[in-house]
Amino acid sequence: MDLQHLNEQQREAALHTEGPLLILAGAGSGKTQTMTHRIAYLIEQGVSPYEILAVTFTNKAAGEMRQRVEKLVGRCPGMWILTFHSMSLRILRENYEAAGYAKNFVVYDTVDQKALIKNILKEQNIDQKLYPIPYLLSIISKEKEADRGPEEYIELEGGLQGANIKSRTVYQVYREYQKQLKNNNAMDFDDLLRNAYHVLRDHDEILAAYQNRFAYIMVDEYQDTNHIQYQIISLLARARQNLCVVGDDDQCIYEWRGADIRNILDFEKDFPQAKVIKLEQNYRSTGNILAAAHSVIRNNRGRKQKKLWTEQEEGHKLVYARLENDKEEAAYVVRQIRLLEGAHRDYDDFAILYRTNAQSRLFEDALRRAGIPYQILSGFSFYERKETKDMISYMRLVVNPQDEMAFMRVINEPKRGIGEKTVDKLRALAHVRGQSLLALLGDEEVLAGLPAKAREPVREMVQAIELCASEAANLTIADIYDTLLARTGYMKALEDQHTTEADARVENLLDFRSFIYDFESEKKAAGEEATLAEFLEKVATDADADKYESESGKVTLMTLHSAKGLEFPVVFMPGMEDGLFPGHRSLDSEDRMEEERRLCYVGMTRAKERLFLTSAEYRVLYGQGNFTRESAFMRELDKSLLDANGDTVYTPKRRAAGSLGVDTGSMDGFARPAYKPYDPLRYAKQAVREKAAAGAAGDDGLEAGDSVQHSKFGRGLVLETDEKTVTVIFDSVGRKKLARGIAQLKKI
DNA sequence: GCACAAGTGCTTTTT
DNA sequence: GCACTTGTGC
Repeated sequence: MDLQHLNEQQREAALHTEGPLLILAGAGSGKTQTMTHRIAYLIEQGVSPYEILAVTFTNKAAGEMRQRVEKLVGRCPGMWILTFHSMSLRILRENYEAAGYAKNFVVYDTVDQKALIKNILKEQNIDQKLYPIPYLLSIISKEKEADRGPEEYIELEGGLQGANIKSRTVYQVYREYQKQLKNNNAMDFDDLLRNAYHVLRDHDEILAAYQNRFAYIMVDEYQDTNHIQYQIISLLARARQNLCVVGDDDQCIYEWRGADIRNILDFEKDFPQAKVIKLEQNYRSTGNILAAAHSVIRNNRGRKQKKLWTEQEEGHKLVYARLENDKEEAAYVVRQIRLLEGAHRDYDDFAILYRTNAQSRLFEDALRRAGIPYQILSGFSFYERKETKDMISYMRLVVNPQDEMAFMRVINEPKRGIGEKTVDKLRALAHVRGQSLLALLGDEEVLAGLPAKAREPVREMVQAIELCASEAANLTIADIYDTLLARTGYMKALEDQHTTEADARVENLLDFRSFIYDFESEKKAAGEEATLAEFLEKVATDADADKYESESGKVTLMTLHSAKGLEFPVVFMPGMEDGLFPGHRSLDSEDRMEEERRLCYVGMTRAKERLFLTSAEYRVLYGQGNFTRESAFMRELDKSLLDANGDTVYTPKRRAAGSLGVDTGSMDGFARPAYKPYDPLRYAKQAVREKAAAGAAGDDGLEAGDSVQHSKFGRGLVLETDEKTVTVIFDSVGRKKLARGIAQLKKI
């Protein structure tokens, strides 16, 4: 392994393979480079990839790391490079019995969690005003992160007798919540970690097997681990002590969701023989940018002493501009982008990093007006869109009929005339009979008890799901999706609306189909079978599927949080105002101020060459205009690093004459992205329509002797047919009996 | 059961 | 200012 181009500390870290190791890696210090080389070095030393476990926080980081390692040493299919959650999921899939779950358990996301709590509050007659759902969920999540179940919780609150009414209610909800999750054969994200931890902790033979396997363990972004994640890692690493954790306490920005900065601060206490290596040379930013970032972060008390340095020159000074109002601020940023773009920069060199998503709008408007292409990263992925979630629920029911949340989500979507009352009745009956809701509605008697107009649509929906379940082995995921979309009436209901909104949803659903199709194609290309269960797993644990890919030729807009790990030549940080950044809820707490300060540090250190900070004297927030005060971080920042020209308020008039230049207008007529005449979704639309038609007609005109093409099995010959089925002998898999109307069979 | 009107309350975001 | 939730009348 060629470690020559690593610096001394990086090399030391890569070579230190035995025993616990803490790498304190400052921003831009070549952390990933060091980690990937370390893994590659291990493999070169004869360690099997199979014995290596590397844990990251996002799927994206995991994917990137694997890619870079494999570039160095070739493909390593047996190596586990994954997120904490997917690792836990994998352990649980391999040991679901030890966890006390049935095989096809599903993962509930936040939306499901909320729905479940809502049901419980209703069932138990608890007032949502007194016990808001987010409040309950945050307690439950915190308890689980601390590895406390409902019993441990109430114990700590003084026991059932001693606890106050509030804690008793929380206990009641928590207990019921866990019970219902279990009944639905479902886990939430916290359960994933906690159950995996328990399986390892309580089953020596299982733990020993993983300990035995993973001779070398690495954890990235260690500063963002929570208690349970720490416990899992401790268990796995206990036997061999070959644990390498990498992180930067200055970049811990997720305390609000359970990250425990003490894990990194106390690593040396937990592992007394630990070696500590600091990576302090920064390869990203100019001297001025680093100095400015440091002048802010040094105000934090609880941090490990380290200071980044660079061999790069000082570079430009930072620019700070205080504008008249928020609109002017956006205009100013756009003007700067134009000016710099005129000086040989591409639009993808620029990033606008703000504190809250709500700030993006003004920038979008200004950029659009200027004809500057941009891409925006909102936290909203297409998995979270209503229509996508609905379809995922249908697919989940195909895999796990016990999934009550999924069922309740779609039983009346599209509208089938099933209301709240009916759902309550059905649930009660299902619980009494110990049946799933789906099985219950397969019962003709139950069906007859429904309101007349609901009967047929519900029957068809149940049939569609059951058909997909029984035929799952013969269908591609896209087939199943199309079938559900067509046979549940979901697509039709949207298409019949003829509103722009409904049309957009249809587009999204077809988009989602392309996504499914891509997933299958990729799997197939890798020579693997793609199952619906696997796909749902991906969907559940991979929330950032459509997140940042640096798109060429576009300015990037995103929150400071999402920017972590990225870098840009030119960074704008607008909204440097008290109450916005730091946020108003942080102003009265020193801990929260420190986290905001770290966020500021993260933002500033994204910049390679130029950094612009701006604020507005007057800003409209929550529909209310207010005069603002400059951010505490601006007050902390070393003023000598600021460009003197920037420290002014630019009114429109002064701007025209000012040193920052005039709008030239030369960028007008900039080509906006044209509408593509080609519709990439054309084929998808057609496929759904065909399935709907097949469902309606029930006859595909196939006869014995016909040659056919199947979407999953390829070419085949029809042996016999009857009303409901077609028996085909395929070149690839031999004889198959397929359901008529849903199997994608084309006569050739 | 459903459509529409009024009311609320608000960072950040991964899995 | 807006999106999402809850309440009201048909």
